[in-house]
Amino acid sequence: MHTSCIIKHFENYSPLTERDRTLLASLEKSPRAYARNSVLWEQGEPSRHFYTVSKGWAYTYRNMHDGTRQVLDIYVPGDIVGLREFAFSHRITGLALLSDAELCAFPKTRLTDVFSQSLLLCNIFFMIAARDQAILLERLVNLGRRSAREKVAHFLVEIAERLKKTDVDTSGNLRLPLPQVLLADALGLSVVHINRTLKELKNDNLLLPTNGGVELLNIKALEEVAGFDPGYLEENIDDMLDHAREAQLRIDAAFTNADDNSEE
Amino acid sequence: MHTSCIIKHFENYSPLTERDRTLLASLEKSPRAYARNSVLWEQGEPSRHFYTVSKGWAYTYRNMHDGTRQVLDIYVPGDIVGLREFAFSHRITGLALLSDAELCAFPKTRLTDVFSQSLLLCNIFFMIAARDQAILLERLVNLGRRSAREKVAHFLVEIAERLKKTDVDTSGNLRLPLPQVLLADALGLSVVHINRTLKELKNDNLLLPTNGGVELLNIKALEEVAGFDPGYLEENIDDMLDHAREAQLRIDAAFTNADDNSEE
DNA sequence: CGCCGCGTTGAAGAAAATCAAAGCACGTGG
DNA sequence: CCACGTGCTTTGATTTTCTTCAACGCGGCG
Repeated sequence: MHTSCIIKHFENYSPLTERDRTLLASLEKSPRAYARNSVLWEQGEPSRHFYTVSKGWAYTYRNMHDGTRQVLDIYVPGDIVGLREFAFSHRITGLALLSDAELCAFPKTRLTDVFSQSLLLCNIFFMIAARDQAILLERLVNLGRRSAREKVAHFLVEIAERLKKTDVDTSGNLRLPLPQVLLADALGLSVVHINRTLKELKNDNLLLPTNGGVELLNIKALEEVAGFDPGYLEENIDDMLDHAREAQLRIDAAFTNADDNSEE
Repeated sequence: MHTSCIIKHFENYSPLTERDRTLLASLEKSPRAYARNSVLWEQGEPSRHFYTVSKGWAYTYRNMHDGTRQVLDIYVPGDIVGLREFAFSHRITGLALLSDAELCAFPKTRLTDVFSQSLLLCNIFFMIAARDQAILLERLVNLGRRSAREKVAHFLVEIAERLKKTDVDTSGNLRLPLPQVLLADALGLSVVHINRTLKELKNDNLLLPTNGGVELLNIKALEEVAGFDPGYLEENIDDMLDHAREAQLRIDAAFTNADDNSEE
């Protein structure tokens, strides 16, 4: 069976049964290609689907009344987009692409089906939601209490760290397709200031601004600059998942017993 | 049956069956009182429990290496604290109290049990997690792209809005127990600047800084100042919950059928 | 009384925004 | 192959916003 991107992502958390894998794969059935800079939706539109990212980079944003915007989150392959709109009938942020990309849509109600069929997947989804929150939290700390230099370093390092968990090779230099406007809008700074900050970091041989992106030259040193503590990306969940698997077994057993009895 | 705080909170989302109510009530069994300024935990400590807030105000924070801190979230009665640590073995933020308060601890694994026993509650928990994310998101926008004046107004108005959904009467003036240091650390500003901004808003008759708190005089006008759009607090979830209830019925039916058959 | 936590005020300085103008890479069409 | 436009980046000069430092006020409480 083809190991889809989302399955790989989930198997970071826990080994899956064949049933779980099939169930998950059903969320990544009809990948569709989109071009760089496509806008998949704008804030305010009805939100009936989640998306899984199988190729490329995306970001969510919020347009402000005064014409500025705030970029809220970056998505790389394996990520799930739109989970936070589970409770909302309309998009609370827009979604656009940083590169050519491939995404799969699936209806929100599908998620409830998955919950009802696999307690383990249900728990993993909850963990992903928790992790998403941890990332937002860290971004909040970043915006609230760090200097421009630290902000930039931290933001870049976090993304590099997240890429490590996917298929990407981060041993050499790592090129991130993040234009300077995006950094500005993500970090709440002006483009001009981002530019100057990048120049500074470039002079220190930490990175290299390329056209339409940034190349990281020394991730270790950048982590130093950022005061980066990867704790918020390192889930530790074995206890929880053991518990979930046991509960799943009990459920299955209950069903099987009932069935067995009924077939006697 | 005594209607606990968390049940009231959940019934904002959906009517509950008696079974669901019992299940939920089990999460609010042993309320314990804590004094103002108590620290319930520090970042880095092991995290084995969630807490439900039944009385009083709490907040999470992160201490920075340079001695500053970032306040991340405010909790009022009915809220659940620690959901975002579902995926983490250790606390990623500290928790402290703004007022005398009453909270109930329950082990994280208890949540998985609830998931396994009620699909509806599972969905509602997921919605609460989504809503928590939406709140963090809005706070991010606040820190990234708004002036000090807007930040303060938006922060205060959001909390007022959230209080409306609990038992609190927000028709008259509303006193929030938020000292100026807390506002500063929540909004990424200095205490001095918070002070000046509050003075400004006071001159405009929008609020009144009292000792250790802020009294809101004109919420409508404050919303104006903040450019407040309550969309991110207004879940619309009936479709989703209908779907969950139907799925729950199917599961129950399957069990009952199996049982019936086995008893024939 | 005297101390402590919190709020208030003024003056000076730093960080980042804004304004305005070029520069540079890349693709497109003549 | 070159001219041209467009999107992104770069730079300098100026202004704004917010911070820092330092001091003082003020109510509560042992």
